[in-house]
Amino acid sequence: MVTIKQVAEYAGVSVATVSRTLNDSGYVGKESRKKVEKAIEDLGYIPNEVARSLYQKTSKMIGLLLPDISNPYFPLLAKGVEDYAQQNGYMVLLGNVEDNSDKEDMYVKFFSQYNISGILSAASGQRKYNDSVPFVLLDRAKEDEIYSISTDDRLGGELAGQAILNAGGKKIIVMAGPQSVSGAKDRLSGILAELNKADADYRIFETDTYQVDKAEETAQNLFQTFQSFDSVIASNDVYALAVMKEAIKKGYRIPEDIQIIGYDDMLFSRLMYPGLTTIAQPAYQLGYKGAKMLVDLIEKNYVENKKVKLKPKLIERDSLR
Amino acid sequence: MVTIKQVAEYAGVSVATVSRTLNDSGYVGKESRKKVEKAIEDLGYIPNEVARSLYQKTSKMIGLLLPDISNPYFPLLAKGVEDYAQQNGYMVLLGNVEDNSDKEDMYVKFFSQYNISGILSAASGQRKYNDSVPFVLLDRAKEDEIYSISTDDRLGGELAGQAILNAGGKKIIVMAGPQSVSGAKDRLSGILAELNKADADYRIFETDTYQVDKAEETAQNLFQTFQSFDSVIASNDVYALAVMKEAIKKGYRIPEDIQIIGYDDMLFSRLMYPGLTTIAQPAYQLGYKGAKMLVDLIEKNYVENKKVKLKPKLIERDSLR
DNA sequence: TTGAAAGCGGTACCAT
DNA sequence: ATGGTACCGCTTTCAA
Repeated sequence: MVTIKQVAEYAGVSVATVSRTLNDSGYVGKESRKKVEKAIEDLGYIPNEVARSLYQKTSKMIGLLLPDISNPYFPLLAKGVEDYAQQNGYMVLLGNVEDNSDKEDMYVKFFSQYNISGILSAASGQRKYNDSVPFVLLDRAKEDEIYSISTDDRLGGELAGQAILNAGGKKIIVMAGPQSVSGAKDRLSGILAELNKADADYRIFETDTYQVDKAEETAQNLFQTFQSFDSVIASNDVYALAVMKEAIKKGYRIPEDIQIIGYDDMLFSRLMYPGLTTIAQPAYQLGYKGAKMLVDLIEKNYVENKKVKLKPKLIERDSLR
Repeated sequence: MVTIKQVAEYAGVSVATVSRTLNDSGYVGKESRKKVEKAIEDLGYIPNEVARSLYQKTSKMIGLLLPDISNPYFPLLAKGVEDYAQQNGYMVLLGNVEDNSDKEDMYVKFFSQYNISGILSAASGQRKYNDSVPFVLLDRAKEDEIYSISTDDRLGGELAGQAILNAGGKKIIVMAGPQSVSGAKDRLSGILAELNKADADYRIFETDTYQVDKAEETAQNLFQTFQSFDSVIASNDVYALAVMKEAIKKGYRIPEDIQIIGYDDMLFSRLMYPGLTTIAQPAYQLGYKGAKMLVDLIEKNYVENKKVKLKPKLIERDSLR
């Protein structure tokens, strides 16, 4: 490993001069600069960020807290984050916290041990963050004074409700996601607002989790609980898929007998047959813009809004009449 | 931020003693230890890993290079890595390299700047790694003397071939993934070995990418290229899904008219209708064991095999007769 | 414009 | 058993 000292010696200047050259700070004579640049080139010098970080008490790393990478929604988020970070010279430290607040604490501690410069969290986040480090909530909004970026789930709910109504839904099952998640709550209220406005006939089916491995069981449950219905508003695409499977298995045609709308717009939603009509969440955008917001905070740039909401969008395919 | 010095003062001992207590190294008197522990407790001291890392020229961070997080296969890998890392006190630094070797180089450089202690890479990896840091190839094996952990794709291919044959495939389309990826090549040769042994009638359909957004187009292409066939061995589940969709759209019944087998076993493969019969890759295991291998390398534990291959497995569902 | 030197927060060697 | 201190690689102040 070549150090700044070696560069200095090779160039015949002091380490201070090398440092100044490196950071474009302070005065550096033309001659010196040239010599230093040559030395760096010749020696293949790469500055050690750890040393820099020790002195500066910060780093070019941001922490990303995710509830569950194996849920196909989050990698999209992560990709957005990663892209922005990478384009701006930041590294992403990953933390999979699984809605486990101990793990979350553990990671936050880890992060601080490594002088991380900011945290982006899509975790449930009951925890209180000491604002020692910039923090942006991703995908989950909260009431209090915290920076956040999320989807307008209320609008998403409205969109879903309208779509079902427009498609002539008469007897509607609405799957309500875990109400502890603010997004699920907002979405439900959006759905109900529309449904009530149209004085539609609906039933609420509570699903207390988004866990992917509960999807099949939940779908079966739904069919046991309700006997006759012609529409379902699923809590997300994975659950929609499970419901579709169960419906087809039971001999219903989609969308003729039962129509279904999902939420998220996952990769497979487009690829399945019939194609799933769904509300697309701008997951990648969310990650990208969240990262931007965080970096702006870190670099003390102006941040217009503490809370930004991105708009979901109806994607029409073939699961609605 | 509370430092070791403050702890030392509070406890009335020297920093050396605090450090020894922290690391259980060297002698520490019972009394001193107690005082130090109290000080740590009272002050809420958390050791700064950056300082430690600067001195030790290593860290508790490992780098993870992925070709594409948005491809649903990799998050599973990542989760395995993350779990093992987390259980053993390591953090993971994420790098999404998109089969772009410039990005890959950039990340490797980043990693070294942060004194990372090892690298796990699922990237295509044309690059030569200087073995300055432990390195394990994930999911992609290579000929040379490098540590790697991957699926036995040759076996996977054989399994797929056998399954199709057992299900009475007569006219078989085999989709050959990008042959630059060693896994795809092995898989193809496994498939062909079985097919040839049975003297089966097959055609090869080349797909030069795994890119998810090419799936639909590729499926349509396949149906244009071949007019009559009764079986498809898809290059992976995403592509299998796309082929199924196209088939159903064209009025074929699955598996009666056309049977399909996939590769990977993704979440949705189970949830779709009909359920996709596929070859499961132990993605999570791969990540987990890869991380274990890397950590063993880092900590200089005994590592039995430089190259380990995990066995894929046939998952029977409903897309085969 | 430049360099010497004092940190940053730890670790570990060497005395005592 | 304990403490003093040099050192890890870099930044920044201060004096020259």
